[in-house]
Amino acid sequence: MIGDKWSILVIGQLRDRTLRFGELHRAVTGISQPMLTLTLRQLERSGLLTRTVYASVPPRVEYTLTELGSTLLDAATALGEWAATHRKEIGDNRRRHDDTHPSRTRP
Amino acid sequence: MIGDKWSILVIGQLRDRTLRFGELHRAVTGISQPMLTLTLRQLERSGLLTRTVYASVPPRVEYTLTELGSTLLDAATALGEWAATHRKEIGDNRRRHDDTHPSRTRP
DNA sequence: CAGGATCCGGGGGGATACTG
DNA sequence: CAGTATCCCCCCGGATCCTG
Repeated sequence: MIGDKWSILVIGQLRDRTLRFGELHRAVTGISQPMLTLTLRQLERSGLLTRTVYASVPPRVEYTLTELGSTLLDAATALGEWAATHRKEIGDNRRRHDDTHPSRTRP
Repeated sequence: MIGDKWSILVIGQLRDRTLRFGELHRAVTGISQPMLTLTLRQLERSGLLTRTVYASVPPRVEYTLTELGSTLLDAATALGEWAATHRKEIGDNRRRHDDTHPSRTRP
């Protein structure tokens, strides 16, 4: 799940709220429709979120995090905070390294 | 870095110890030589580990986590613990879901 | 509106061979 | 031993179109 970048972004959007398919599609910028569907299936299968279908027309499907999903979000948030905290530092490191060692990593 | 599965595995191997290139190559099972090199370059560039070259023959290069690298490992470890804790539960969920909804996710 | 089905290209990454 | 250089395959995932 860590390797799949979309999973964690979808889960992040469902923090403390329920969203419909279209809302998720708009919320997670950049994801394609097929990928969103696939990601949601995987997450539902693993029990991280629930999928509720309303027999209305037009159709309406809502996604909500389960308890399990919430605990994952909490753990992932810690990692996200690490990234936020050190984002600048890492950027500086890279720039300095690129200056010091020209084109050892860059094309 | 999250999306790159090798990075976190390499970092994990360097917890509290220094390893040489070959040792890392053996420790991280499945990684190819070019990928290990690339991963190490990226991590060095970002300041997560240091690369020390000894002018001996045969050559000898050692990799050690920096302070920054250690903090990332700590954060990632929390996520790893989540995975370890819920591994079984998730497996059960998937199996149950596969039984209940035949081939909605499987081929 | 929610999502199958299909097509297709780009690039991540492995295998291999070579070098200082 | 610690890489670099090259080739090349596979499949991830985006675009697009269609349906209940």
